[in-house]
Amino acid sequence: MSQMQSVEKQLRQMILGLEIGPGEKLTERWIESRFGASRTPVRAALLRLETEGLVGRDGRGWTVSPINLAELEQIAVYREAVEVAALRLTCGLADRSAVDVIEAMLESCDNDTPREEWHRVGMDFHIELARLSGNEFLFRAVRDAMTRLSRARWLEVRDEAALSRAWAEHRAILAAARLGDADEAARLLSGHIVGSRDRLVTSLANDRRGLRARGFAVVAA
Amino acid sequence: MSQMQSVEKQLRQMILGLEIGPGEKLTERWIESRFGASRTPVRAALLRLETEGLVGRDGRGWTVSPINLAELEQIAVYREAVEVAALRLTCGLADRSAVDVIEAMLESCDNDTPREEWHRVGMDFHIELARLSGNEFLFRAVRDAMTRLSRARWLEVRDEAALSRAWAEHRAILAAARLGDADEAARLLSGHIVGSRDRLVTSLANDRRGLRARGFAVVAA
DNA sequence: GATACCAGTTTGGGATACCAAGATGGTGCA
DNA sequence: TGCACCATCTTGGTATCCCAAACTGGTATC
Repeated sequence: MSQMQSVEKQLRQMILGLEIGPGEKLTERWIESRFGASRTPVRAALLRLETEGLVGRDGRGWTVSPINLAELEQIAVYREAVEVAALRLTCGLADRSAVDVIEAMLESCDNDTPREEWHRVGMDFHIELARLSGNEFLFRAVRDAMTRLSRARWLEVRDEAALSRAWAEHRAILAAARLGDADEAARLLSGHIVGSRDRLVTSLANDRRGLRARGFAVVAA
Repeated sequence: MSQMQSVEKQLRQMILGLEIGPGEKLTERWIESRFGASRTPVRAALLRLETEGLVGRDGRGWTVSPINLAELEQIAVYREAVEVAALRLTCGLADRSAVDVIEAMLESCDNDTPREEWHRVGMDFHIELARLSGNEFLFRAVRDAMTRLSRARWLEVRDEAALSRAWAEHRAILAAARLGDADEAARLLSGHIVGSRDRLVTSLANDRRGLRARGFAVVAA
């Protein structure tokens, strides 16, 4: 694989995995030495990650984007628009058997499943559901939105109850989609996204002090 | 201004203005000499334009993205989702006086206005309307979608009747928005986008042969 | 003690040199 | 005449060098 993609992937993983904290400063030279690459691929990686919203310019210089509560709320509205549109398209398809594949994805998580896996499947549920619509742009929009949400969801203090509730909502959405009931599926998905946003934002707002203490920049709504 | 942004802007303008035809091959060296810049800014510009969908990789090497009818249809669906969502948000605002600014934008076009200006204002209407929602992500989504549509709209053989009809629809949408009638505004906007898509796609499909003769790559739906 | 200023260092942006892989075209053999 | 093969050129990917601007730390002055 070319170094370029490698640097991009590794750096993205470090940011999403919070190995580099939100708000931290980045220098091209540091990335260069850290990954043993030269500046050209480093710059390409930074430019790509900038469009994904994971890093940003800080005057001269680069910064890992802080967690921004106002942004999270806006993303929730955006997600609702594109995910509901995608789901409605899917409900209109003649062959909706692909929802079973997503159902199986959910089933793969049980009590022994590590936390990381729940995190990933929780995001992939939405991404794969959008992919079923067949609309490339709706799919990319959802994928990009979930990428932006990823770190915040990781920071969120999740209790077991919230997780099992989310899973139940996921299953209900799939059930409505399987029947082709677009209105019901849309209603459930909207509710899920709004509820998810509320839990996320309040959880982060409450923990804001603690997160800052761990060196994570969190911008208020 | 840094060279980097300059190369990016100029190249984007050449692509959007069809000075470089859809489907044409690009070499970094050519761009380099054409704009008197070095490869670093050229590279950065290409990476950015790639994320905008204006250029793409062609194995090794770069190509100006061809006009893709299937993509245009998908973008219309995407646009409908995000623009309607944005408009509904705007209708819910307490202060909707900003719609008058957009109305004034429309008024600035009359019989003496050059074709380019109509083209630009026709896109800006949708972009600025989305901006009113206050949601950064919906706004960007609309702006990016319009960028992707730009060249196709430019190629479209527009008759006067279609233009004045579009303007009338724009005004009707604004009127409903001013009243805060979200459902009516959404209905009008959906109809406008769908109609616009139909005219665009059929027009391009009919002209496909002629466009190819002019050296423009047009990919079928 | 505070502040303004200056030298040195750091850092991102730009330019250039080099390389390997792929395209090209010409030549020689069948 | 046609096709296969090889030398050559082109081109994107990478590494490295240079520069101007900004930041840093210390010092001298008020």
